[in-house]
Parts: sequence; C-alpha cells; structure tokens
Amino acid sequence: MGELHAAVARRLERHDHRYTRRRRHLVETLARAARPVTLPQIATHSDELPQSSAYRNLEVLERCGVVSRIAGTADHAHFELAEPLVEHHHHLVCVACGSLEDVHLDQELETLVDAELAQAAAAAGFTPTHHSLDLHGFCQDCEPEQ
Amino acid sequence: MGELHAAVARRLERHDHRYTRRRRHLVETLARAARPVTLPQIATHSDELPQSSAYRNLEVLERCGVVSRIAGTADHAHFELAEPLVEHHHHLVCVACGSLEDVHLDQELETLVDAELAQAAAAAGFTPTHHSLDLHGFCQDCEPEQ
DNA sequence: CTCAGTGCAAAGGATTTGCATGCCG
DNA sequence: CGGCATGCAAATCCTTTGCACTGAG
Repeated sequence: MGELHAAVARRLERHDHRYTRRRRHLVETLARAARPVTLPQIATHSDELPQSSAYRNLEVLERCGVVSRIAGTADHAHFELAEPLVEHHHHLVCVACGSLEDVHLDQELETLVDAELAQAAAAAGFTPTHHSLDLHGFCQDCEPEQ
Repeated sequence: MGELHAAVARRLERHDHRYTRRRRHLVETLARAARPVTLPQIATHSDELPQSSAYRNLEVLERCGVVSRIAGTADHAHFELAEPLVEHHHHLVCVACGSLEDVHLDQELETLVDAELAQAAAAAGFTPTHHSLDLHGFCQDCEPEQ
C-alpha cells in the first residue's frame, strides 16, 4: 500500500496537485474494493464525503492517470485504479444490474488482440491508447430464471 | 433494406409492438449511418422528431432486440442496429470526443476470445450473453499534437 | 372501441460548477 | 501571501415520465 501511495503522489506532483487526505482516502477505498465501484459505494466506506468533493477529486485523479472512470449502463459511473497502478484486466458486466467484476485473461491472447487491433486502427487513421474487452451477461445475483 | 424491415417487423410483432412510420424511419437512419449515432445526430436526418418519441421508440426497439444502446463517456448515448441484424463488429472509441467507428476483426481471433472469456465466466458463476472489444484512442480529428 | 403510439411539458437525477472559505507550502 | 482544496448550494442537461390526444386494426 505504501508503494501505491508513493506512485500516486508522484503522478499528482507531476500535474501540480497535492495528495491530500481526501484523495488518499479515495485511493485506499478503490484499492481495497478490488472491483470498480460507484460513488455511492465509495461514500459507504467513507463518512462525511461530500459528493462534489468526491467527483472533483475523482476527476483530478483521472486526469493524473490514477483513476479510470467506467461509464456503463448503470445509473452511476464506476471508478477503479488506473492500469499502470494495477494489473491489466477486463470486466464481467452484468446486463441486468450493471455491476462489474474484474477478470484476468491469458497474456498471449492479450498480445494477439493488441496486434490485431493495432492493425485495424492504423487502417482507420486511429491512434490507439488501450483496449477494453468486456464480457456482458448475468451475474450470479441476476441469473435469469431457467 | 426490405429484408431488414421484414426482420425488424418480425421482432416487433413477437413483442406485440407495431412497426410504425417513426420506427421504420429510425431503423433506416441507423442502417444508413454505418456507425453508432447519438440522438441529436439522428434528429438531424429527421425533421420534426420529438425527443421523447425518439427515446421511447429507441427503448422499445432495444427491448425487442433491434437496437443496441452504447453508453460511453460522450454526453449522449450512441445507438446502432443490434447484432443479429448487422454483422458482429467492434468499435474505435475516441477518448477525446467520444465518437465511435465500426471495426471488424478476424473471425479466428473472435473465436479465441469467446472461448477464453467463456472459461473465465464459468469460473465466476457468470452467464455470458456477448462480449465487447473496443479500442480506445484518438480519432483522426482529435489526433494529439505530436 | 380498444389499446398502442405520439408529443408536449414537466420531472428526474447523476454530475458539474459558482463561490466563499480553509489550508498547505 | 498564493493557489490549490473543500463543500454547500444551485445549475446543467441527457433522459424519462405524466397525461391527454390520435390512429391503426
């Protein structure tokens, strides 16, 4: 956890931002979640967290490459630690409740995908930054009646 | 185009919905777009389209498996024809302006991805319906200054 | 006649922003 | 001191909903 904070602090400094208690708390909550969480979920683990501060800090953290925002079909956006800070992974997305779960794929397949996508991107004059590969379906809690 | 309308009509009937002029017009606009479009973009190609009707019809079409809604980081959601009606494909997503572009990948890779995802899903008690594999980056218009 | 479809107007609700204050460097 | 950080309140704006009217079968 100390390493994480050091890495985050470095990223914030690089953008002339401070690593305040609020931000440290947000990062710790995200690190502990081990899956993308919504702002209400974050607030649960943090008494007295004004929404505007939360959103504003998450936005700063996003611009500094510390947090990733995931906009799905769910009412709220989900937030997670950005990729250089956590291992590359993907998500299981529940089409019923919109919840997200982390999932890791074989490295070889990732490489194949990246190569193929890079080729397609070049053909379209597109400059890629990263890919997302999500599986949509029903989570355990939303299992469709068989 | 006739085939498309027939297929859409069948899906609507199955859900006890009519294939009205408005809905026919929406489907034709989406078919011609050849990329996911926002509601304002749809309205451009259609004079006198009340928003509430558009949203309501898109919702009906979505429930009937005719339209897919894509919620990204852009202000507006994007809509496209659902997959059984158009070929399986993925998207180039511009991280700057949020625009979407269709992209087709090698079938062999798709199969590999599906197999790997199915395995991961099973391990998590997740019932998959489909995958999404998007490439994020900068579109031609938003090319970052080098 | 009946019931889905339509459209205007108003509501809903996640997220953003204005502004005054607090606080770290 | 200067400028970011904070938080309350209000605004924003995409999308949904209430309700009365229309039209297809």
